[in-house]
Amino acid sequence: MSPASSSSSSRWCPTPEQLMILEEMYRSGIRTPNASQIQQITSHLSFYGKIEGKNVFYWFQNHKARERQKLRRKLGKQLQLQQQQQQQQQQLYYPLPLPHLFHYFDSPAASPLLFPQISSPNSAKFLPLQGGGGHEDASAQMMKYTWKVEKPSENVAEVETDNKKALMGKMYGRDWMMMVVDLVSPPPPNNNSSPCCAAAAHRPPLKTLELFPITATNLKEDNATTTPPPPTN
Amino acid sequence: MSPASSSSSSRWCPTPEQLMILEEMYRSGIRTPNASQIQQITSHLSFYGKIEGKNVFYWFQNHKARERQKLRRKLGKQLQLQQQQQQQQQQLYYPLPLPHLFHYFDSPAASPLLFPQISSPNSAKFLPLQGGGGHEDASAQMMKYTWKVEKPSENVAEVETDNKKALMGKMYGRDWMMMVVDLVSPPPPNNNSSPCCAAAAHRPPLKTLELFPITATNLKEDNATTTPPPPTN
DNA sequence: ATTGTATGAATGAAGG
DNA sequence: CCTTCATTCATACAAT
Repeated sequence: MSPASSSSSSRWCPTPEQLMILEEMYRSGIRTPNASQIQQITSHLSFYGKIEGKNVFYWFQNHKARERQKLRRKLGKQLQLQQQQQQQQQQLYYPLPLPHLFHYFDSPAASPLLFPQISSPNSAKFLPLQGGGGHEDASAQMMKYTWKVEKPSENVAEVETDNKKALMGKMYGRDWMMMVVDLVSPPPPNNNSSPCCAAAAHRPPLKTLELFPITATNLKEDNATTTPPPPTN
Repeated sequence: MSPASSSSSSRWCPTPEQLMILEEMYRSGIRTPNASQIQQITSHLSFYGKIEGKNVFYWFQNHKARERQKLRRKLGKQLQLQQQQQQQQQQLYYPLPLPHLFHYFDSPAASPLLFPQISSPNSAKFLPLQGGGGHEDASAQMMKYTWKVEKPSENVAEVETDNKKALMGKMYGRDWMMMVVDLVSPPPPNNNSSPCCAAAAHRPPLKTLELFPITATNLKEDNATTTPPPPTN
């Protein structure tokens, strides 16, 4: 794309203050700010440095995604462990997965020890993927949905997939606005011209900004894919 | 971000065996393993030392990127040279190529030889393709309108950037699994406790195993949380 | 010690 | 939202 033009530093990078505010907002429950929210956030943050709406947008997008994936990873691991244990018990019945594959191992040491972890009951965990069950193209990437471990035929269920989502209630636009307001007062329009991430900043004397009237609140009503909109409220 | 190095022990560093396996996998065509692949790779590699999913993930990410960038640089240089030569010749006729004509300078230097692997994809591309018509939450929508406009459509080469992408077909999970299986017999669970990069290790006698035939029916189709099942009608 | 390089990790930006 | 790419930061290690 951009041909490494020497002009303006291409990528936005949040100043410490901006980052902090963003994080605080996120913690407060904002996950997917809508247009007006983004705009306000942007204009607020723009006080601490150059920033655009899309930066805010992307930030939330990425932050949310990565937070989630982190969680997923964690859960996935736990799950895996649990499954392992379960499977270990089942190994009584399935001593060796796909014995006919084993002659590929020449070395005596390379036996089941090689795969301490997984070995699904009735399916080869060795070359599953595209093999029998046949799915999973490969365009996917890191921990998808909870490391989605293949469930053979046992119930095992994928409780994890959404319990997390269920856990975090939606509480967006409730009080997030007030925090747009608090949190440090903006320093003089410090236009950091450094390539990226001017790590400057002691924070200037606090000063309370005006509250902007909250109109937007959560009427988002995105009857989109997954996010279950607040039932009644 | 803020948390000063959350992970207690420093960075992960692949043991020689791990690295080797990873590289072998990469060579075999794996570039962007999906969740389950990563999972398995991880659990396999974990035999040779501490390793996490994200390590595998990052490794492939970085390796691919750097390989690419290396290539790019090389090609870029070649291109530059050729362009210069061409321009020198053309200078007879065009004292200075107008900037808006620049994208006409592309020299077909990149040869398909560079990408040996790509196999024939007769694979069906069943895309789940989100069920409904236009929805998408408001924020996203807004984004589209808001800064979708800025599409300056840079010219000035980047020829390599995507022609490569085009060239490389997707051939992932075809035969990568076979290597999960082969490659070295695990040494005693060498738990390297050194801060990072236990460069120790004589590697156990490697041996190349043969490939087992994999019926590589890779259909994507993993319907999980959000992706509504393909309409089927 | 200083500088250069390789690479794990992180994250902004898109694409779809 | 999910995936992928490009860039960048940080650090270990090598070469000087």
